[in-house]
Amino acid sequence: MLIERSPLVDHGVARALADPTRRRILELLAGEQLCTCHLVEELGATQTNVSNHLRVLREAGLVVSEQAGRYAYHRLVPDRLERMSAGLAALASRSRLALAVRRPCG
Amino acid sequence: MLIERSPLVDHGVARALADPTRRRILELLAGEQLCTCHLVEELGATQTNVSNHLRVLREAGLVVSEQAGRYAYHRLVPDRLERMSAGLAALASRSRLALAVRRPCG
DNA sequence: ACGTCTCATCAGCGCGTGCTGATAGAACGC
DNA sequence: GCGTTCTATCAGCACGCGCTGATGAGACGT
Repeated sequence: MLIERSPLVDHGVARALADPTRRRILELLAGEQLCTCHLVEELGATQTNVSNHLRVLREAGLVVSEQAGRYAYHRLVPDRLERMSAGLAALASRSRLALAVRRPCG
Repeated sequence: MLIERSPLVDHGVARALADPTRRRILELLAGEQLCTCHLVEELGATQTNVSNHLRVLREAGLVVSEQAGRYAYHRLVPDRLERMSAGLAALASRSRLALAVRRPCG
């Protein structure tokens, strides 16, 4: 409902991180590059389900997929994660100073 | 559908950050402590809506609310944000090394 | 060429969630 | 006491989203 002006954290990334299965995928891909079938096996999820989650992660710029024969290898892109990490750190840092300020009410 | 074992990022926090309005609330609270009526005015949202979002943020441990007369002042708690920031940074750091590794398929 | 394997997309379903209006309660001013 | 203000909670609704089975496309082995 709200249009963001200069967001400290990207909406697509934040939304992608909101799902437990997608976070698990990111953790797995943080260890090594994996193809879809690996993820299906590791997660115990449906192939369709994994594929859908990968699409969300790809659209968020968190994952890049590369076709290798009939397999599709996926790798994690650190950039967006680091940007969001920095955004959250900035938010936390600011808030420490904000504890002293209280806008008067009424 | 998935039970997390030792999550790098907390589910409540990640879920709370997924909504644009809640992120805007966090940004506003990062600048100064505000009461509910301030947030209603700044966001142009309904009082009920803001109140619901604040409840989610409180349950995630991101915001603490304090009653001051008939007003309720809300402040951002940096702790969980910093923890998630660190978790994302760790994930990104790991992934840089993972780019070299590719699990064989089949 | 044919079957198999991997993977993505599609249509559909059910539940979670964001939003709302109405209600209730607590604090302040008169 | 009484009305007003600020806030949280409660039902209810509508949309989004995660999950599924089925289908289709591309690559490999025989």
